[in-house]
Amino acid sequence: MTLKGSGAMFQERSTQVRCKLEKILKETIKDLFGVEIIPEVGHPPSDELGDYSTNAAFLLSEKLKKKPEDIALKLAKNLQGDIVQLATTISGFVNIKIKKGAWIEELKGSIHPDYGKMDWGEGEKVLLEFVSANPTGPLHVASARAATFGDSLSRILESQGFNVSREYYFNDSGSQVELLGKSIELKIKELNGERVDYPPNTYRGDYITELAKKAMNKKIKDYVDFGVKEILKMQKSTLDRFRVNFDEWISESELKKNGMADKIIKDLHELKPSVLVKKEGALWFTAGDRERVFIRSDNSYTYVVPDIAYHRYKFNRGYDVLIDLLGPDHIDHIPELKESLELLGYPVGNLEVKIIQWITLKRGKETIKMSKRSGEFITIDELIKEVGVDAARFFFLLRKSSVPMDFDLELAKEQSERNPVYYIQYGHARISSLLDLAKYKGYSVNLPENLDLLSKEEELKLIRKIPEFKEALEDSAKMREPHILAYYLLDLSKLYHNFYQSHRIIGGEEELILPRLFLSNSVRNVVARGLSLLGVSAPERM
RNA sequence: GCGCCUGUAGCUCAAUUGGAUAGAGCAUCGGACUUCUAAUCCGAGGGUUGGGGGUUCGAAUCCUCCCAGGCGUACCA
Repeated sequence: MTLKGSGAMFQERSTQVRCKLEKILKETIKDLFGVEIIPEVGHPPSDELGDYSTNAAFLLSEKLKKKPEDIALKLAKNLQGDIVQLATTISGFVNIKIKKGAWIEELKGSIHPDYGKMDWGEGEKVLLEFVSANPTGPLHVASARAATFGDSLSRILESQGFNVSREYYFNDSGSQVELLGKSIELKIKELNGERVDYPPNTYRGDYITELAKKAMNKKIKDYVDFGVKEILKMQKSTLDRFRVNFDEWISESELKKNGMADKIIKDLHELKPSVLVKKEGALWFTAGDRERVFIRSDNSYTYVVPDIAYHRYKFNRGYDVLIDLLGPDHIDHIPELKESLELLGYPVGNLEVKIIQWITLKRGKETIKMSKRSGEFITIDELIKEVGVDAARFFFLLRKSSVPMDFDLELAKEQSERNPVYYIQYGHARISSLLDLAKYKGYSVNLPENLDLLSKEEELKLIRKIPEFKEALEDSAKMREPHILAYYLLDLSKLYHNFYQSHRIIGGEEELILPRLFLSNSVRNVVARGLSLLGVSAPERM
């Protein structure tokens, strides 16, 4: 795996405080015990115990053949440095309290418009493929989850210095699009007054009627080509409204036309003839106890072959990391995809496949069964109309990708004001309005001299939480999980609301006005930055 | 049958990928605005992490066996 930024390179760490602490720990351990380890730094379960904690003593106890408690005690006693205020131990854990001054230093950069931007991605080229729906109809809500996830993840990775390209692969050949063409053709006949019988698999729905009318006006002959182009245009504009953009749109039929699929079979055959077996008129790919058809008896390719070709094309364009966001219906093809690429000599370890689980759509207790062919499905456009882009996107982002989720439309509609996204946005609007008033009264919201006057519990909590933005971003990027950032923003907002409610800012203690305004400005900036990375708006007023 | 995913408070979900006393929101109950946005805040109750066994300093997390649900298991994509 090419997970940059993990491991011993402290300079890549997010915050100065964390970076320094890890260095101090490593050096102290080396001095005391003569051992070099990479201590894990985390947070204690409660703020009162300290800002950071480490399990170094447990890691050392086996090597040193000593009790963790004793090691921890010795480590804590000798832990010094310009940022460490106090180190204590509880049953083998070392808890470290950081000096307030170090946090304040950390805080100073937090009103920068690019706050949180880091470069540990080192320009690594990442190709993120997602949505990749069939061009046979409007995008439905299952794609909305993947769209949100992929788009937000791209933004997050870019903020950490990765060079991300977003790709949409569409299947414009084969039986599905043939059916689309057929559906349009039949609809035209019907519009012309002919009696038609629709075969069971043809597509219905209003969009077919619209396409048929348009095709009639333009006197179109090639319904498949026309239909695919029109539907891609539709999907693109839907995604645009959902604030999701792609850099490249890759056509399956183009790959085939260029001979890329043929070359896969040819190369596999040359490299390892035994994996391709002719049986019952078809060509099978065999590996272990799995067998899957690659070429049907009518000489056409199954889905996997052009997909392998596509992935080879990805590698050949020089990407370091390939991330696929797939629906659970694609799980079965992953082994063939990876094995083929491996045989062809590509570093499959750099291919990360993430499954974005389905959503079950509900209205109250009733489950909505979705079927494209019947035309009964909820589209992203309908979702935007009913729930709104911000609420819908945030709803998806609150869940990690591997878990199937229920999406209750009724709840989302009814309680849209209670959707946590409004909690965060409200905080942002609240601060915006506060800062407006401050400016009107002539107060500066920039860096004041006396930040260290901030000493109330609610203030200190914010001072420590704001720099954690960098850690949340870093974790989000490494784990490929945007929900980590979403949860961070919720936590930060909660702390701010709490602070705001407990202390009066303008009109409060005179010497605290400027520091508190700065603190508020920081939160506003971090929230705005965070929301924009999630593709959610940060309103000034609500 | 086989493969993958899931099971955490009444509900919807977290838990820094093996860390400490498992946390939020919603719902319930009780409180807080003459003052910067009450779409807010504070407090209370709520748990054998589906169940058993194992691995170790330490398990919601890893292994194993059951139970329950979802998806896949096509010469569809």
